[in-house]
Amino acid sequence: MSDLLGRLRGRGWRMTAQRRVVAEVLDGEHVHLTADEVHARAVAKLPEISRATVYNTLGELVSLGEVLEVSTDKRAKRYDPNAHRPHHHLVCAQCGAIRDVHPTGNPLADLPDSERFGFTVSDVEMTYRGLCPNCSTA
Amino acid sequence: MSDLLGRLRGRGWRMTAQRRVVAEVLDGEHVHLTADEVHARAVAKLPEISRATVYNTLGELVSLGEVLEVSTDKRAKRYDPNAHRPHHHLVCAQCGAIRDVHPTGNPLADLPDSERFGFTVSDVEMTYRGLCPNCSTA
DNA sequence: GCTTGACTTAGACAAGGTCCATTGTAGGAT
DNA sequence: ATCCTACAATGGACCTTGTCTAAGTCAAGC
Repeated sequence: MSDLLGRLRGRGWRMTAQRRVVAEVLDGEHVHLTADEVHARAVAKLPEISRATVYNTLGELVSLGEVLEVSTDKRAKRYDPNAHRPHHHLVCAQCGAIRDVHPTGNPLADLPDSERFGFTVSDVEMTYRGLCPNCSTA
Repeated sequence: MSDLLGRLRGRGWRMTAQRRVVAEVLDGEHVHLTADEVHARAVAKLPEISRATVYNTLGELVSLGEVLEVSTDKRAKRYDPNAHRPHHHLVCAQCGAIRDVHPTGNPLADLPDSERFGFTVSDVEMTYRGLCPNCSTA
């Protein structure tokens, strides 16, 4: 994650304790925290950090392309630090567990011109749904 | 849409002016209204209808499988009456316009076992993003 | 045309998120 | 090393979306 911090500094990001903590919290694979979860973990490391700062920082990370906003859950947005390898998501319909997945195939090519309605299509987002091992045995 | 009303009555739904109005508002192709938009249009036809009733009715339509909940936009849920032909969505990243689309191919088959993490996968939801004709010329 | 249980209503409430005026501080200039 | 200042953080008000509840209303069977 020091990578991320370096990259950010390179882009003229002003480095503060708060921003560092938010970036640290978002480290890892299969990490998909809500803003509130990020805030809770950030508070553990830096008790004075405010909710607004967490929201601001997350928003900045998203617009810098370092973090993805995911909305698999229909309530809160989730933040996914794995922005540099394109991927999709697999979500447990019951408990909400999320995995990053990499389907084969090229879904963009699967949308015929006749179904594009004149749009310039640039991206697809796929959300697989099912039951995770835990929830399917229960 | 009289179809829908008939089907609902057949399932023991008590028919009220409010429910009829909500069902009417949701008629059509490429319709993806938020709950508030549904409410606004319903009020135009039946001024006394309350927000809670619209939410209740939408929720019932969803659990009866007559209407789909879509969350292409990261804010409010949208309601899609086209529940009987499976389809995906194409969204304008700028103005939010939504079209129903039918890609070829079978995305479920594109998720290898090694990427399933033991889940029982049952469904995929695809959201294509791009710019609509209007927004891409601007 | 009565009855009754399902439906509707208004408004309070909750969660997630945004905004803003004020205070604090990173990092360049001296 | 210290000072400055533009940018960042704070906390609290506020907004939007959605849910809940208690009381009143009404569709539909008798």
